[in-house]
Amino acid sequence: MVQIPKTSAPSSPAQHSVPTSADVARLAGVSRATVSYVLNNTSAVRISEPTRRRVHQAAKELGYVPHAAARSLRAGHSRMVLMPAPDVPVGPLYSQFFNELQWALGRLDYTVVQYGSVGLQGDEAVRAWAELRPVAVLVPGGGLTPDGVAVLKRSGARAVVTLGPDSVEGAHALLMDHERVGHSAGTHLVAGGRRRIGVVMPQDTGLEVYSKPRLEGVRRAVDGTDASVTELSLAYDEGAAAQLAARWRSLGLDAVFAYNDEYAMLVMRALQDEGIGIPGDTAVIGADDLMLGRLLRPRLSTVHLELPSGRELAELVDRAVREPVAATQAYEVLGARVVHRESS
Amino acid sequence: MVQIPKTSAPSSPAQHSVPTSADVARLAGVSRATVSYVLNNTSAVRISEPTRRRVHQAAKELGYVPHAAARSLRAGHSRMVLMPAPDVPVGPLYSQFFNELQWALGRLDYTVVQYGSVGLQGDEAVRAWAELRPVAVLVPGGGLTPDGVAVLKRSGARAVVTLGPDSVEGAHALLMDHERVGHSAGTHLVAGGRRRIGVVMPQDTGLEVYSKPRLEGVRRAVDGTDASVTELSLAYDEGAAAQLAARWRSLGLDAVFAYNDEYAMLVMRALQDEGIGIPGDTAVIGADDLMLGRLLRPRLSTVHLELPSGRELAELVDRAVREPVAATQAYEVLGARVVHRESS
DNA sequence: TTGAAAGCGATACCAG
DNA sequence: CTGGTATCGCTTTCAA
Repeated sequence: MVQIPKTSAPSSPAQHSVPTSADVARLAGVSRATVSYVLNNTSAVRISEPTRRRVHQAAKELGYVPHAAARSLRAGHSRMVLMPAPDVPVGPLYSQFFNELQWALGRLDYTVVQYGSVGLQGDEAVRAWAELRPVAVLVPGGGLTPDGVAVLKRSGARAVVTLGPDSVEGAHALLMDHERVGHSAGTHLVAGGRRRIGVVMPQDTGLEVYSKPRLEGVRRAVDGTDASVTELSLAYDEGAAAQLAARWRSLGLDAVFAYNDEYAMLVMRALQDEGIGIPGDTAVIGADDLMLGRLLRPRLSTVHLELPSGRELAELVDRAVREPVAATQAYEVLGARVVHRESS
Repeated sequence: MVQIPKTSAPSSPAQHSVPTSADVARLAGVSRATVSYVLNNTSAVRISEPTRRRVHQAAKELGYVPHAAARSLRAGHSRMVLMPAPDVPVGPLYSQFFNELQWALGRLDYTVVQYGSVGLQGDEAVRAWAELRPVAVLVPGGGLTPDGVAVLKRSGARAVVTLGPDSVEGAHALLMDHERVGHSAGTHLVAGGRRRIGVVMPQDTGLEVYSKPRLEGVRRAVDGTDASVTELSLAYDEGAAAQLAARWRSLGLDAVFAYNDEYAMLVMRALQDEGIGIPGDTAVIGADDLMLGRLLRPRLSTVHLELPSGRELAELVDRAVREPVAATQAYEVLGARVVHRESS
C-alpha cells in the first residue's frame, strides 16, 4: 500500500460520550419513558404534540441514535437474519441471488447481516453466530451439524435454513444438489456419442462443496453405459491448463466437463492452442451459464442453473419465524438444464 | 422455486427458553459472578479447579451461549467492524480484497459484519449502522457525508474509514481514484498513435461510481493532444454489443477503452464478428486484469489494479481504534499500470 | 398525559 | 476464593 499522507484535517470536536435516551429526556425536560414513546410512535399511549416536538428536537440536537443491543436485550428478540459470509470467492450467480434475498428480507423488515467467520471451525463458528441471537440463520454450503442447529435453536433462532447439498436434522433445507449439474452434463455428452469423459476439478479446496457433487453426477450419468470418467485436477491458471493440454492426446479423452464456464474457458483455450479441435476432437461443456460462454468461439455449451428466487426464500424465512412449525421441510430448489451451443 | 417437500422430520424438543448465565450458576451451585469469571478466564481472580469444572460442565449441559448484546451493553463497547454490504454485484477483485481484510481483522480479534442496507437512503443507512455501535466502520464507494461521519463518531465508532474516490471530513480515507485507471489506458492508447478513442460505459447505474472517474481519466489523458473521446453506453448484453459493433465504422473510432475486461471481451467479440480487425482497425484495452483477458485472442491489453492489502487496511483500522488520532489521514492506495498484450 | 421503577443478561467492583 | 450488587440503555407496565 503506497502511503502518501495527503490531508491532515483538524480533529473532530471533543468526544462527548454517546448520548442516551436519558440525555434526550433531560434536554427535553421529560422522562425517559416519554422519550421512548415519542421516538417509537407507541400507539398505546398518546403524547401531546408540543411534547413530541420537544423530544424530537432534543434527539436531533444531540444526534441521538438508539442502541440496538440495549433495545433487543430488553425486547428479548431481534429481527436480525444472519448469514455466514462466504469465505471463498463466489460467482456472480450467488451474488445476485444474495442481493435479491437481502432486498426481499429488507422489505419484510428484517436486517440481514453477513458474519465473517473466517478461521473459525465448525461448531465454534456456530457459537459465534448464536451469540448475536439472530432470529434466523441462513447457512449456505453444507457443514452445519445437527448439534449446530440445536445450539442455534436453543439460543433463540426461530428459523435455521440450510442451502446446500443435504438436509440437516432440525433445519429447513433448500437442497441444492449440484450432483444434478454433473448429471445433466454427463447425460448430454453420452447422448452425443462421447465415451471418454474428463471432468475438470478446481484445485481450490474451498470449491469442493460444489465440484465433488458435480463429479458424482457425471459418474452417475455414465453408469451403465460403456463410457468412462477421468478426474482432472486443475489450478485456475494458464500454465496449469497448458500442461494439461500438452498431455491431452495421451489421455485419449473425447469430451470434457469443466467445473464451470470459467474453467471451461481456460481449458478450451489451452486445447485450442494445442491444436485440438472443438468439438471435433473433444467436446467441451461448462456450467453456470455465464455470459462469457456465449462470447467464446465455438460458443460454449453449458449447464444453466436455476436458483430459488430471493423473494421466495425470504418468504420461507418469514413464515418459519412467525410460526416455527413442528416439522422442518426440505425443498429441492436447484434446477439444471443443458444449454447446447457449439462446443459439444 | 420448485417446491417438493421431501422430508418431514419430527419437531425439535420443547422450546426451553434460552439459558442464561444465571441458569448455569444455578445448575453449578455458584453465583453468576463466578460463572462469569470461569467462562471468561478472568485472570484477576482465581477460582478453584473443582468449581471451574462444575461451571463448565453446567454450561455445556445447558448449551449455554453468552449473549453478545448484553455483554457489549455492559462493556460499553464491542469489537465489531461494520461494512455496508455492496448492493451491486462486485467483481472477483473486490471479493478477494474483502476476504483478505476479513481474515486480517479476524486475526486482530475483530468481528466483521456486513450490513445489508438495501433500500436505505444515505444518512438513513448511516443511522442504522450507528445503532449497532460498531467500533469501526468501513465504507466503500463514496456517498458518505461529513454529517454521516459525525453521527457514527458520536455513536461511538472509534474509526471511520472510507474506501472511495474522495476523502470525507472526519474520516480516514483510502483514496481509490479510478480516474487513474482511465488515465493509464488513455495515455497508452494515445502513445500507440490512436486518436479517436471510444470509452465503453456500463449502463448499470450502480457502476457509475467507478465508470465515471475512469472516463474522466481518459479525458485527462487526451487533454492537450489532438485525440478525442467518445462515450459509449453499453448494456452487459450480446445484443447491445452487436448493435454497437454494427454502427462501429460510422463512429470512426480507432481505439476503445472498456470499463473492465468483461466489457472489453463483450465488445471485442462483437467487433470481431463484424469483421473489424483488432488491433489493426481498432485497439482494445480493458481494466482489472482478469484472467479471462489472457485467454482471449488477441490477448487483451488491460489496466492492472493494485489494491491495498487486507492486512494493511486491518492494521490501519486497528491503529485508528486504539488511538483515535487528532488528525484523520488520507492515503492514495490505488495503483494502476497498463499490461500491454496484443489487443492494443 | 406523564413519571417512577422493574428488568432484559452479563460484568466488575467490593465485601465477606 | 466466592457472592452480592450496581450498572450498561432501553421498553413497558403500573401509578399518579
